[in-house]
Amino acid sequence: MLDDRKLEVLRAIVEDFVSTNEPVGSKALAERHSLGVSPATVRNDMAALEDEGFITHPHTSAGRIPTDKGYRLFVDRLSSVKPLSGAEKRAIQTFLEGAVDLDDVVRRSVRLLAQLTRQVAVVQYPSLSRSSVRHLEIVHLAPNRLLLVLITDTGRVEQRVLELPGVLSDEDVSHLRHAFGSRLHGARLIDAPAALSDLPDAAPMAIRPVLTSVMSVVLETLVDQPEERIALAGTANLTRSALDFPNTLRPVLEALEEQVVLLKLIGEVNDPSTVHVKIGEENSVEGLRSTSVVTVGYGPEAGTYGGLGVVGPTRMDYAASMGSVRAVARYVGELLAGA
Amino acid sequence: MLDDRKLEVLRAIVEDFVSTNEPVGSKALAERHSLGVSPATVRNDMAALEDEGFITHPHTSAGRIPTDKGYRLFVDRLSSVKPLSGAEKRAIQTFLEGAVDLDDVVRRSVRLLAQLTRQVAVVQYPSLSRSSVRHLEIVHLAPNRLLLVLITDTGRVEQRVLELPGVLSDEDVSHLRHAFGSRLHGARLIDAPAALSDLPDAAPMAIRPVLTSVMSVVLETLVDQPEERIALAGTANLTRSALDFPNTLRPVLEALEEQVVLLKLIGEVNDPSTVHVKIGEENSVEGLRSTSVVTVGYGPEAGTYGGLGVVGPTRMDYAASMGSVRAVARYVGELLAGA
DNA sequence: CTTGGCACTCGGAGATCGTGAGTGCCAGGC
DNA sequence: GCCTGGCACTCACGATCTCCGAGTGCCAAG
Repeated sequence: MLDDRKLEVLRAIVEDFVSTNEPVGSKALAERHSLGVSPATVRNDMAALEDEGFITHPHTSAGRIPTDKGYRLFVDRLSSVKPLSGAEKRAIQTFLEGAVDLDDVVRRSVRLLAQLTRQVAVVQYPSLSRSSVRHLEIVHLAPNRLLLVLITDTGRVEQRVLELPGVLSDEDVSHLRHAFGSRLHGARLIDAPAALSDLPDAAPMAIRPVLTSVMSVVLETLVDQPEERIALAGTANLTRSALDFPNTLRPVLEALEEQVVLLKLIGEVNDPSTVHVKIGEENSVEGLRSTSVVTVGYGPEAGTYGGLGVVGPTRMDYAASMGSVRAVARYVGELLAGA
Repeated sequence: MLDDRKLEVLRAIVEDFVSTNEPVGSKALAERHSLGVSPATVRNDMAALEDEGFITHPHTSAGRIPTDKGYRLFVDRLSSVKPLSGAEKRAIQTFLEGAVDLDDVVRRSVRLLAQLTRQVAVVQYPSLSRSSVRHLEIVHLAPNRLLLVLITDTGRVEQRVLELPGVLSDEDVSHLRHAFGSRLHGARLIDAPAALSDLPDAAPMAIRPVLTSVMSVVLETLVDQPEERIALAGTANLTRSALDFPNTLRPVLEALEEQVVLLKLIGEVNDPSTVHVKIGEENSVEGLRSTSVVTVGYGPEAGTYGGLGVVGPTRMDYAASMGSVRAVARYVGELLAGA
């Protein structure tokens, strides 16, 4: 059904269309690529590819353009992730190594990724629940007020102010501090409920009520509803492909402003260790049906920290985008794991 | 030179053009607005206004559109800030009062402002240097490592990890904590250098070196180079006025991605208590020469906390935008001052 | 299965043209 | 002196038309 040459023709169509943004015809294709066959033969192959739904016509007397299904086949079987050039690798390194803290790492990464791919870049902050506790500080702001400061292994710092139902003494607080600290230090936040389960029983009777209430607040805010953060850059790149988004720029921008949507994009990955591609209609997000999304997880063990990726027109250079996304994810993962 | 009726004609032109986005002609104008004169007279006035540079022709047989100078006159003399409707005020209140912390306040404000004005909204986080210290906590992470946590009166929380040149004991740290705490509590950050000036002399000889080094780091990161933060929302609204930004959407998006640029926009205000408008070419930022920017300061005393505003096409409803910007600034100011 | 030939299709670029909104100017009227 | 109606003029815009050529599908021969 689809012999090697037909696949080769599909590849050529995708590559040409990606670089020129114009429907590609049989003649031009036979010339530009050394397929060793005549335009007529190419036409026959094209007709077959069209029957199978991999390419389509904008109109009768125009060349062919790939469909989402065509891009899918291209990505799955016809292209391999393009490794970065030495210059690009060096650029990543010099650009990222200047970062002073987590915020800086994330901001630099997202800008870098946007520049490398010339697309919209998205980087998720290291997810709280999958991080582990480097330090947990409890500060007694006022008799009935506590400040919790959590520092994770990735350098993320979160704080919450708690209003207590009752009043605590300084000794109570230092007891709390020790009780939480000893149990959570080094633990992953996702394991926090288990690590803290024996806490109420081990504590002095007097502070048990307030302790359980503190515990529930801590678990709720840090584990059940952890605040996910996202950085975005390169939205201006959407206008570069103005031709790709004739009237659809609006919904794309709208979708990109929704944190929830972005998290969904990055989170919807089965195996976070490999680069993932969602093409056009494959996207579950309404507004992004005209785009493709390339994502990957990052962290010491395949996406343990979070995810990152790019959003661009379906007509994108998948090989290069996948390469950049993978490379940046690796560097960021190493950087944060080593921090 | 410019009698009342000419001004009235200019107002009518601006209002019509803003609402229709089409060049407005003498006949339509004389009909729609009860000027009490004939189209011919209006034409004469238009010619005069054009001579003065307030309006212009796209081409010979088209109506007139305001120039930047025309909008300027309109804003300065012909329009007054439009107070919000009761419904809008209620919307602001209910939308903002649900906020749980500063981050939430800022995020909600910026989205609210974008929705109200249907434009791009920008909100600066309360500036550190102009805030005062509610609490300063020093945590002894490791013998040679300190964590500083600063909570300001606006609820902003900043933290820094300091690597010390030498080793400190717990007593040293608690001495530090007290020394900084007593001097800075309630002080504005901008006054911190003065408040801390006697510190080295008052401290025990032994820890003076490390103390001065801590001090210099604190002052540098919190006062000299305070981290300003900005929230942005509603970029999708730029596409609504696609006609206004034919090919210029690109530079606008690019400009909006630069924190520095946004800070400049918001900071460039002489008197932060009144609503400020920059129209088209008046903008110092290259990429925003095709837009207008409406800004105002917020805080208990006229912009002591920071600024906020909107960015949109020069063809915008200035009265309404100014009203929304002012209203949101007031609510946010009150909210943060009361927190 | 490939290839050259060939008739056919049809979008897009130009060219043409009529229309009408809008203008500037002028002479007469309040 | 200013307003007004009249009038000739301009010119962008949309509709219509034509032409061109890239590209196609099909077929018969290699």
